[in-house]
Amino acid sequence: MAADSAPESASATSSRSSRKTGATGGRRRKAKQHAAGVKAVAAAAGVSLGTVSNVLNRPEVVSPVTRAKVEAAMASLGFVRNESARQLRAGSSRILAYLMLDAGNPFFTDVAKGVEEAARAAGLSVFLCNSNEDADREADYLDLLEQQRVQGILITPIDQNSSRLRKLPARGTPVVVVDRAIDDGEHCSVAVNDILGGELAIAHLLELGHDRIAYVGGPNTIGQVIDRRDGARRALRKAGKPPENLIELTTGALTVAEGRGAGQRLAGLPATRRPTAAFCANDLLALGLLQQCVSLGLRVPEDLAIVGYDDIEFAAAAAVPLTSVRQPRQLLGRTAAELLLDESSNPDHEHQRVTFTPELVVRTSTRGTL
Amino acid sequence: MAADSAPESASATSSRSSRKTGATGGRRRKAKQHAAGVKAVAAAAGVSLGTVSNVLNRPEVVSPVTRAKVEAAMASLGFVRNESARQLRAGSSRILAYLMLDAGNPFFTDVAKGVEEAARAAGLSVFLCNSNEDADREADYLDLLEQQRVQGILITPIDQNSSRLRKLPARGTPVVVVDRAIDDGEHCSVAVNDILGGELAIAHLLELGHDRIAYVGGPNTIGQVIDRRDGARRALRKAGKPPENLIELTTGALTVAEGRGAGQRLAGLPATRRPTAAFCANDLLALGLLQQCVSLGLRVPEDLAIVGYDDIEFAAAAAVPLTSVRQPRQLLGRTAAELLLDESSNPDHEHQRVTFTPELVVRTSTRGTL
DNA sequence: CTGAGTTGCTGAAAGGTTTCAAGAAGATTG
DNA sequence: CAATCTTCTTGAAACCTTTCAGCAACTCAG
Repeated sequence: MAADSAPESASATSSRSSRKTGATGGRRRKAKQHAAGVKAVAAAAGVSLGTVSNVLNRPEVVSPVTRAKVEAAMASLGFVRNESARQLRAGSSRILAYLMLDAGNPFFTDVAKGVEEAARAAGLSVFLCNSNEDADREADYLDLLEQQRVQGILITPIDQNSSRLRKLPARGTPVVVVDRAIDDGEHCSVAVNDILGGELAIAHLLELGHDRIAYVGGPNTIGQVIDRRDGARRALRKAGKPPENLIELTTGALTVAEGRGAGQRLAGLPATRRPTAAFCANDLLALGLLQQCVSLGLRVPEDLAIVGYDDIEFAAAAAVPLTSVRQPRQLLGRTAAELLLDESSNPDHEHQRVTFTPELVVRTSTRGTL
Repeated sequence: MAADSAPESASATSSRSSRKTGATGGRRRKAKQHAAGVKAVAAAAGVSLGTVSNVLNRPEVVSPVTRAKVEAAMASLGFVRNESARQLRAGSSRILAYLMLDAGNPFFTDVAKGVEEAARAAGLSVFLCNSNEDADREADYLDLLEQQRVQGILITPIDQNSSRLRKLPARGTPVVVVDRAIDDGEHCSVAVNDILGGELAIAHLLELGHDRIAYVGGPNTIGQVIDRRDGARRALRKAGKPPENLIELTTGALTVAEGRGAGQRLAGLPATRRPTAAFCANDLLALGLLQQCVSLGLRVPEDLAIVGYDDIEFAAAAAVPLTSVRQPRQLLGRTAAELLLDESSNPDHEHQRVTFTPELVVRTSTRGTL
């Protein structure tokens, strides 16, 4: 993907470690010494395999003295349980995965925090994977996670109609869709009403008297981008404005860099044809747009009002504090994880579609006089 | 950890999915139907187990016609390779893990991008784990990853002297320390010279005529916090100033919220005693500090100059564009992953300590006239 | 002292894959 | 046509745990 936006300083010093230990010379003690297994522990402790396993899995069933012996043996041998073998035999994994759309977007890392919180409360661990808005990577990760037989997958998908996605639950891997509503009877989903969010944003701008408004977002394969735009259109319709008043500026991704690019395009338009306001599909775009426009001499909000989406922590700290549509980030993640846990443990689980309501947070980028 | 900084909108709509499919009533078709394994595929394709395995692992060795039969059988049975079994037998994992200090910090997600880039180039996948500056979570994840027998671990540790960390390589799990220099002969490490970084920041402020300077960072167990402070002290010493001129404001974590707290404390000081400049251990702190100080009426940089660290993308887009110390983020991750790959594949691997050089990026937050 | 009930431990089977020595069939050479 | 190579395929062993029926030893009531 894109290199860092600014050139990286690359002067490096490298030093081989001196290895004071090295005595005999070139020979390396590689060879991955056979890690001690339950068998070795059992031998060392003078008990059977089954007993070692009991110490591991049902400590209450083994006598304190035996347990102590076994634990001592484990410690002295540096025993590390082989999770592959455990999982193969026991058939269950203690791991949840969250496949994120963009790990660089603070919105998703906040969602991830909620996920982790709920998972930890249930004694599970979370692995994060980053599809980075790349469908191939998403597919690769889905395959990998299914092969790993993780307990379940949380995903903010690029394309929620992917066949891969739909096949997973039938094959035994529960999937919960996060930040997208979906109702195919195969998944639970937890979302925020993006159409309403788009509507809120545009209604706010219309109320401030803006007439020609840009919608900055893309690619149009991403559900969030589509819904927010549709919400925007709906707000225009309700206000009796023609749909052409929403000027679409399509971006290649939902990133700050793309936002800057859009800013460049927007600022390049003659003042008469330029929209007086921009609604961005997320805050990263909005921040990039804002930065570029300001540096090209546009005043925000006088020349261009800007509304973002997600209300990430950085939105309030921007050059011009950003009006944004807030979503309950951690709650989204927590709820999704709880649904997943229910699905994988409760035989009477029914798929649910939970929808939260977004909220407009008005700041200087639209109402400068504030 | 901290809840979202602002209350989350929590009105939710929940709807059970209608399950048009359900015919017989209450019975759920749970039961995790026995997933087809190599055995079933072999039977369906009329070949032996070994042949199926060959199709999977050495396709070139099996005749095209047989291969086609096997692949067809796989597809029709929905075969999904059981990675636990594969790994148990083959003894090797195709997974790398990056245990991050704070997934919410864009600096680390940029590092993660570099890691992933290098891993993908080598045909491996990356799982991200977030210790979130919590030592217990870090320990849990290390145990988990060792039990999973991942191919290797990249970590930005909370405490690089942890015994757990040091034991891993001897037991067969290579570990590369990222963003910390370490020279214990057990790990490779890839770092940026934080002492120099601190020095650059303070030298810059001294040059601008600042005399009383705050150092905002913490907790003091984190290596980066210590080194950057030490660099700051060194710069003062070199300039012949007494060390008391560096006023330490210790924070509980390296977050925006903590930065705001520090801003509150700083702005509360009487103007005569208040430092005229602040150097923050990272950009999140700096952004929080900036935001709070501005909202409390301090002018930046006139009343308070601010220098951050990391030069994350948001630094340039801040209320007052932030002077910051830039580090080669993706390069850091890429290099670390490459060292890890070398360690796990090259029998002649020697541990290395790679150090990059940081670079000061001056913006408005220190030199307003710019 | 007998019989039933507890408690703690054992040993073998099972889980799904990969590996590898060895065999079968077909192609090539002299 | 025999001998030698190649090319494919096979079947069983091995990887490390967990599970579970069963056994031994002990306790306790009658």
